[in-house]
Amino acid sequence: MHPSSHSQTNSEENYLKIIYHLGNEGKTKISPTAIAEALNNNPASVVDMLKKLVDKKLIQYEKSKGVKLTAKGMKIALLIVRRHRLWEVFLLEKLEYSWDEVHEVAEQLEHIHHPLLADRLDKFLGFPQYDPHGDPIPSASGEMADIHKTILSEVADGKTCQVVGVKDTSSSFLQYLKKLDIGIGTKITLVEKIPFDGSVVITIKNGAKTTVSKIFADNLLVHD
Amino acid sequence: MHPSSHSQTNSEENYLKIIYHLGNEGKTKISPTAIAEALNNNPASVVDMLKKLVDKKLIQYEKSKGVKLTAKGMKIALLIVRRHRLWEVFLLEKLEYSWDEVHEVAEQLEHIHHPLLADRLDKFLGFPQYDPHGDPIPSASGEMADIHKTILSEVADGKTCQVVGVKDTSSSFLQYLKKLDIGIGTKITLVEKIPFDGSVVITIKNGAKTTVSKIFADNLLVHD
DNA sequence: TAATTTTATTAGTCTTGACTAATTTTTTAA
DNA sequence: TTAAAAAATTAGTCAAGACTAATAAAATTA
Repeated sequence: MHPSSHSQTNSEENYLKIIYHLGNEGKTKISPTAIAEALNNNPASVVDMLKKLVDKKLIQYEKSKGVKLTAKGMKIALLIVRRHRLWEVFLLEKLEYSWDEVHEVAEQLEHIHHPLLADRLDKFLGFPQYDPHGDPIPSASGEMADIHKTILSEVADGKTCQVVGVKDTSSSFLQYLKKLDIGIGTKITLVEKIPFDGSVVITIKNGAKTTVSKIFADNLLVHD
Repeated sequence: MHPSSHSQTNSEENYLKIIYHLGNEGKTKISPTAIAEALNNNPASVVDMLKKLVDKKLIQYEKSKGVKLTAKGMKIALLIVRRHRLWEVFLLEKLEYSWDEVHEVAEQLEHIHHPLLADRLDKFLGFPQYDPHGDPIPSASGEMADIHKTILSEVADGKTCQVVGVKDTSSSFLQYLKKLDIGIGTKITLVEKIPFDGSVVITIKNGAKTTVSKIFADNLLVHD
């Protein structure tokens, strides 16, 4: 491929992604050491790669002044995040993977390159807004839905919210969710909170009232 | 990962795959030069890699005596072929890719590693027997359906066959197929062949009779 | 069978992206 | 504000997997 090609190696993509995640969606400067820790790499290796990414105009970086993404780098980082999250939805919804398994496979799938792939997958999945961890999926143009992600126990009485993910991924919690017929996108109305122990009375999909514990409500991610 | 791990690099996997394909499903010995040509690599690079694969007990290889897969190498090669063909089916059937686009993306997807992935994808796709080019998909245990792949023009009069792929992948041919409502798995009965120009009278899905040209019939892959 | 051509192999080099060790710069604390 | 600690950088090394050039072995043909 031509040297001025826009394509990145897996390693470069992982650096861009981590700079995005660590740096407040790529807007704030971060240190080489932070990157090294996040990637489980040596700081010296990181400095080498940063130079390469500067050459490619994907990051801004001055010695001992920290790193942040350029507009070009941001675009690529968002595409990788998009691919990652779309694949997570695919694995969970279509291939019956569980919440805690999807990340590891998506780490590989996010590096598959093909101009049509992300958009076709997006369409196939019905243009999901959030991934299984409740994080928003960037659109093809790099826009993201606002996050109002919170936990069920913080929702106001009478409000209806939608499940976007879980904090606890233990199989006992996931099985309990299954039993209650709660999945991604399930609508839950918070009827009232019991002051005594923080238990929460809810209705699931406008069905009958159910009571769940505070521990439960602390581990269910929702947005309004 | 532990050095005695069973996992292969992408490059190693590509070598195993090519040794499988060139060597009569991996059973016959092939030369380093043949591999070099197929991978668009230098023969010297091939010899290096062959040594590595011998160390890993994935191939049999003696100097100037040719290469073939060991049982262990065969197992891995079949898994890669399985993954490749399953992803091709996915891309064609679920993501609306066309016959000629699927291969390139599947070349990347076949290298995604996860113990559950191939089997879950297989299940999701309904355990397809053939990929979009009419080639059989190895089962989880490495078995493959028999191939009786042929072209429509060679089917005997009166026989019913099933479309498994195309030879020509030009968009004009693919569009014509779409117009005739012919896709993978479509049942076609060969009514008669016209001696004059080799045109073929068929019924599609037991519908009305249609006549197609010899050129058409030479490019449609079917099996009985 | 000897000469020629083709194929295979070895030796040495290059790039990528890691690493360690040594050094310099920056930050923090005395 | 200087000493110590932490962070960043440089220099040099390594493994993987490609390459070229040179050589050896095998196959072909005169």
